[in-house]
Amino acid sequence: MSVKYVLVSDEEYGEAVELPLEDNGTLLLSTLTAQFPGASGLKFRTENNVVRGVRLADGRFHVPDNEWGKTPYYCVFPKVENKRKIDDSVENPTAKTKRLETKLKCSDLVVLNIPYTYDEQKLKEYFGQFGELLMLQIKRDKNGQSRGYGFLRYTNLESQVRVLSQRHKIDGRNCEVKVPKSKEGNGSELSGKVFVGRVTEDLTADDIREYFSKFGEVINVFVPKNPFRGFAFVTFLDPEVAASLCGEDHIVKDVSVRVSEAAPKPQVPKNRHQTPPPSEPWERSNNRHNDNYRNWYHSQHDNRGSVDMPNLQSLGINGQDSYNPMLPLSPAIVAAALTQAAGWSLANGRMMPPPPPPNGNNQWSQHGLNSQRNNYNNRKRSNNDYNSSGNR
DNA sequence: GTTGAGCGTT
Repeated sequence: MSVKYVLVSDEEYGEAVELPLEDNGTLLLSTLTAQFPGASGLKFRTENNVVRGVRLADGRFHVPDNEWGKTPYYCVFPKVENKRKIDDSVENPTAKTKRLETKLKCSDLVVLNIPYTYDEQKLKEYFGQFGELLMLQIKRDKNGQSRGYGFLRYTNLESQVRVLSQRHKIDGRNCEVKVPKSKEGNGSELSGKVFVGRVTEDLTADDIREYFSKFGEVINVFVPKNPFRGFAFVTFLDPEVAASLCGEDHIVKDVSVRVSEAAPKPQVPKNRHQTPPPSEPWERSNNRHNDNYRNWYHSQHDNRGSVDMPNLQSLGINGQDSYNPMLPLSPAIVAAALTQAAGWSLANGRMMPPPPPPNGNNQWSQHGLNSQRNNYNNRKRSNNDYNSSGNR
């Protein structure tokens, strides 16, 4: 099977770049953003001279019948000010009172794997694409040689979230951008993720994404399937959008769903198979605590031991698959969701989804993970490294 | 003089 390509440019009539399609005919969002940092969507002009958007679901662009047109597609870059586009009063009379007063602040971010040939200027050219930089520095040794990593900070959180939500290939190198370890738990980060309860089985991730995109850019929708669990997670680019929706009821395709805060997962000490959940780009940045939930959970599940809860906080996860402690969720739902998170495992140095259920089907509707196969730098060293004594 | 996992005043 030969690789197929689609022509994409950054703007209409811009110079097009060939982007490889996946085997199933979809285009990965990560493939797009690798070439066009910050891009969030794709458009094209139909024969009727109408601009049409390409369906984006779970990190992939889908076109009908996998027939990509020959006319170039071009990128959509989110508007910065599309926080909450529709009038609150239309759908959510209560929303007005819940505007966030707190201005969320950025934190410094580490950039790893910077090419040694890059100086601050060149790096600024790249990271400046995502927003206004407050500072950027490359760490150097005495001789001024780049150490290959550095720090940066944006002026606004959107830029930060955007940068954290995608992969960065700089000069052919995969540069990791993360919240520094030294900064973890400082609370400057906030999740853009909301918990969507009362989801019914006929609601697809697409439906949910389509609906919630009205409020702001949606960077991920997560709907556990098989078995159906009655909830979803929606991650917005803008945490304020997420926050503004919390506590509201929304009608998605005639289904009344409940949006609430996606509280972080609690920590759990005992877990035999404790392995990090996927480091989805959009999951990487945040870290909050929620003792309420932990207490609640334990009150529900003490002495059962049937569900291992992963230590997500130590994993740098911002509350993926988490719950609002105030919600009357059934323990079964909770348990199921926890199982989901705990199910991730490390295989061959790569995060793998939970082992398939007896019926052998893939459980999850989200496959962003599978697109991240380019961890070519993680060959394990030979075991004589174990008693290494810092010789250098 | 080199290099490629990492986490910030040299």
